[in-house]
Amino acid sequence: MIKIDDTREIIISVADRLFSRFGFHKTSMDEIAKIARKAKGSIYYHFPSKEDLFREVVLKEISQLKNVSSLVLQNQIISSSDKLKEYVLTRMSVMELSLNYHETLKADFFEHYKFVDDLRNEFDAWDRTNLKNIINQGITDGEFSININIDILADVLIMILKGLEIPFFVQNRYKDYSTHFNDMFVILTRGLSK
Amino acid sequence: MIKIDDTREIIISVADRLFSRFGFHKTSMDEIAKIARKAKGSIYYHFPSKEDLFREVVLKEISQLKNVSSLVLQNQIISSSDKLKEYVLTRMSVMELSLNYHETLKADFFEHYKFVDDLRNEFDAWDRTNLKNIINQGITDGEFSININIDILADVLIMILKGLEIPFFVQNRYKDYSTHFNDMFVILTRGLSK
Amino acid sequence: MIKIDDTREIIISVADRLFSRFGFHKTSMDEIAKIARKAKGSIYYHFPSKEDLFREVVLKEISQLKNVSSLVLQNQIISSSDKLKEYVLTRMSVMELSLNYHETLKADFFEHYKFVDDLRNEFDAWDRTNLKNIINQGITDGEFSININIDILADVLIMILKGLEIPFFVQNRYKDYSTHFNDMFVILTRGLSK
Amino acid sequence: MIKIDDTREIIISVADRLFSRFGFHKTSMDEIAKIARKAKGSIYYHFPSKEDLFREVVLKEISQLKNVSSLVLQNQIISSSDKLKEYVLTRMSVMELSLNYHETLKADFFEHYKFVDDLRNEFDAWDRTNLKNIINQGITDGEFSININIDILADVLIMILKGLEIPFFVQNRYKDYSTHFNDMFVILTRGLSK
DNA sequence: AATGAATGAGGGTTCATTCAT
DNA sequence: GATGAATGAACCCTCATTCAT
Repeated sequence: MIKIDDTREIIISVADRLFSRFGFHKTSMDEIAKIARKAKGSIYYHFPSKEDLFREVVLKEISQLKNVSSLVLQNQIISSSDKLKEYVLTRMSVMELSLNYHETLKADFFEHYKFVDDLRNEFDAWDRTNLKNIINQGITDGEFSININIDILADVLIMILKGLEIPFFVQNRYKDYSTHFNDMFVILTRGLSK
Repeated sequence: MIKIDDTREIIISVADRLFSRFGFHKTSMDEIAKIARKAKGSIYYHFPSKEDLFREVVLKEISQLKNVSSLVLQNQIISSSDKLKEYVLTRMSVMELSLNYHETLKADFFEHYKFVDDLRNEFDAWDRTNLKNIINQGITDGEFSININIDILADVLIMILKGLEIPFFVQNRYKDYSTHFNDMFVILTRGLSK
Repeated sequence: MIKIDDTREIIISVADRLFSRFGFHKTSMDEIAKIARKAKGSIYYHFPSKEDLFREVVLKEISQLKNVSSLVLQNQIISSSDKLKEYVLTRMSVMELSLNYHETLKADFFEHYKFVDDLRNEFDAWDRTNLKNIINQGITDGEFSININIDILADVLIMILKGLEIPFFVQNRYKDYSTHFNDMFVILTRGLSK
Repeated sequence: MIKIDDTREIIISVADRLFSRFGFHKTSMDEIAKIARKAKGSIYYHFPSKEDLFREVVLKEISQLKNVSSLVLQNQIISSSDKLKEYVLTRMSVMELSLNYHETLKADFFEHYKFVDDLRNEFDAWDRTNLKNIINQGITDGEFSININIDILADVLIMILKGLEIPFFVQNRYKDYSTHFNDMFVILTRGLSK
């Protein structure tokens, strides 16, 4: 019975599908309207512009990304070493499904659409905080040695993870590469644990 | 005196500059023609389409990328360990200047322009062969231990390097990240040398 | 306590402000509704169309224009010569504040919105009658000579006054031109008084 | 045989007709294209924007306005008094045919299209110079007295003439008013000649 | 070998008006 | 009386490509 925001949801849903499939530029408002069986004007009633519609779609995905990742972070039982691995794996596998987040990874976006940049920077900061927290907790608990500068390790880890997002998700090599993922993790953290 | 292909070269040169500056999509044939002081029709006389013109431009850059990298590979004197590092550093620093290669890294290209995919795959294979050769030479020379599976290390190394191309070049973080680059190299190859 | 027509008045008031500030075309029903904190549908409940709403607003201003001018006309004491001058000056200065009347002066209105034409013609007739009355009264009182055809002078005077409305009010040159205004008056009525 | 600028001329001609008939806003590029039997893109090949096309059309008319008026100015035989009258009459009657110049008179233009303002200001300056020249020549020749401040008279004259442009041309009252025009001229210049 | 005029499909956006509730 | 979601026609503009000369 409750039909509030019905149209709005339909539009977001259709836009979600199309943006993730064809990308921001190749998806026209015309097509979204047509597939949603709504008038083009109706889209503009709910969303001020194409960019705003896209932002809405991405916001949803980032929100979900955070929610799932948070579950891992709250786990009090597992060791820091396992938590680090678990966090990264979860992060990557959930991200695989965030089709429109991939779109924001597309580089030519960064040049012209500040709002996307903002969204990503905010998420990146959140991500970085989590990783550093896990590592620092590991040190506090005496689980990680400090033969290696922890800050540097964190920075390198983040740099690599962010780098892998493109080949993994945008270039659809997640499956090809995921076999190497564990190995990489071993190599990177070798010497980390005492 | 010889002016054969003069027009052709002028067009490529202008296109090179514009594509690398504004990207493929934001560069219009109109603008190329105007700056090259040629008629738009002339471009189409020499190049069947905008894509073909772009391909030509990128081919040139990849060719140069290979040439410079080859110099390092041919060095017979330095150790495999140094050669590995040298190769990677050279590859990355030359690539920093390959502005149109960056353009091919932009994700939405891969979805729609097969030729770009082909170009990159061919270069990737060449790259992978070089890295594996260096590592294998290190083993043959008894310089590298085999505590770790060499194939896996090579794959992981390549995976990471390819991943870093986007943040380094497309997102212009080369300078930010290059400070971490040596650290990463140390972490990755820890335990590699005997 | 009495709140009848509350909504109606609010809408007119907001429309008045917006039309006079941004003009008829640049003011959208959306904006009127938003600022009036009413639903767009409510505006259409009270006014059949945007035009009708505008007409209502203008009617109000013309009514005021007449009221103020009437005060001068009723003055029985001053000479016809002074009354003529006073009437014209009052008319112009009150009109300066009739922001939406200015809007009707904008020419492209006349081509398409008959109601505006009607409003203006009705006001013009009223205006003309007043001017002729003053002049004729001056003749009757023996204050004005008849070296010049009175009807012609009245017509010319009206023609000029109407002509000045655009530069004065719509083009905002009231202040620039008002210095010349007295001079013009002297020149026009030279030879009028005995 | 010579077909250079054929299309361009056709477009200008059609635009001229439509702009002068329906006004700038009510004339769409679509309609111009359709009537000119050209693709919409073709219009944009020749003119960067709708505004530019309109400017071209108006420039033509102002140019013609100047040309015709110049003939009067060059007349060395008639008296300054006659020349003044002749100049004003010519100016007004030619202007009657400048349908798109009328369009620029429409007030809401001034708010947003600077180029129109520029065109008009330039023409106004030219016009003012001519009028002052004629009057000054009359003084030099001893034809005009100086019982009245000449500068003031010129300014008032210009103010009135510019004011009449709207009622005359935009509101199509040229014919209604032109009967009064001579009378106005007499009244204004009364006392001017010795 | 070169030109440049012409094309036409497509893109994002605006807005007065309608109507079921 | 009042609402606000929905409409759809219209608008200006872009650009890769074609083709007669």
